[in-house]
Amino acid sequence: MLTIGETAEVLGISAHTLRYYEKERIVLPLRDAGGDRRYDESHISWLKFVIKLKETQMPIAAIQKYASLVREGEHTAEARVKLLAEHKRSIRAQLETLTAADEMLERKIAGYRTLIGSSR
Amino acid sequence: MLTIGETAEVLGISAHTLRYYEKERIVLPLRDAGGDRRYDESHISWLKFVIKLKETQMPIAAIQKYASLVREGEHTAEARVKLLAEHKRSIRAQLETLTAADEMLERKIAGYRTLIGSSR
DNA sequence: ATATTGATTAGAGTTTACTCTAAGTCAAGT
DNA sequence: ACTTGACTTAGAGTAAACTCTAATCAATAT
Repeated sequence: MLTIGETAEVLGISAHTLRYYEKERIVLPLRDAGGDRRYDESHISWLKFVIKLKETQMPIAAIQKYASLVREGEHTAEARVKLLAEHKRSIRAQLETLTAADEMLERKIAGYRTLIGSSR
Repeated sequence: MLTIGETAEVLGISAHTLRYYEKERIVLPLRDAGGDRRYDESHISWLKFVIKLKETQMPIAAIQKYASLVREGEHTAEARVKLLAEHKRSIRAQLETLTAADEMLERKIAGYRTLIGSSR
C-alpha cells in the first residue's frame, strides 16, 4: 500500500496529477486511518493502463468514460470493448501518420546531409 | 496565388489558424494590392510540411525555431538537420509506444471478447 | 520542544494551441 | 444604393490537462 508520493514516484507522474485524476474519478484510492490516500497493486496497474492510454493520445474525457464503465461492473464489457476498439483504430491511424512522417524526414535529412557534405 | 480562405480550404485548417501561424512567424504570406494575404505554392508546401510536424506532435515552439532557421538561410542547414533528426527520434519513440499499446489493446480486447462470448 | 517532511483541502493559475469577437474596409453583384 | 461575403486588426476567450498556492495537520528527527 503506497502513499501518494510513492505512487507518483513509481509511475513517474506527480502527486498533483494523481489528485487531479481522483477529482476526475479516473482513480479512487483508499484512505488510511489518518485520511491519507493509499494506492494498492490494483490501483497501480490501473494507473499504468491509464498512462498507456494517455501516451497514445486518448483524451481524459474518454478515459473517464472507460473508468466509469469499469466501475459499473461486468455488464458494461461490451461497451468497454467498443471504446477500446475505437481507440485501437486511432492508434493505427497514428501509426500510419508517424510512419509517413518518419519516411519524409528520412528523405529530407538525407537531402540536407548531401548539401552540407558537398559544402565542406 | 490563394487567398486565406482558399488556403485554409486546401489545407483543411481554419483561416484563424493561418493568421495565428503568421503571428507566430511560422508562415509569412505575401500581400496583394488590397492588403489581403496571398499564399503561393511555396507557402502551401511549407504549410503541408508544418502540418506533418504538428501531426507528429512537434510543439509550435520547435516549429517556430525551425522556421526561423529556414528564414536565416543556407548556413543554418546543419542546425536544421539537428532539429529534424531529433524530431525523427521522437517519432521513433512514439512509434514504439503506439506499437506496444496496440498489442496491449489487442490482447485486452481479445480477453473481453472471450468473456462476452462465453456469457451468451 | 521544535523543525522538517509529507500529507490534506479548495480553489486559483499556467501552458499550449488555437478560436472567436468586434469593428471595420473593400469589391462585386442586384 | 445596398447587401453580401471575404478580408483586415487587436485583443479577448476557450479547452485540455495539468500545476501550483495557501493554510493546515500529523508523524517523525534533532
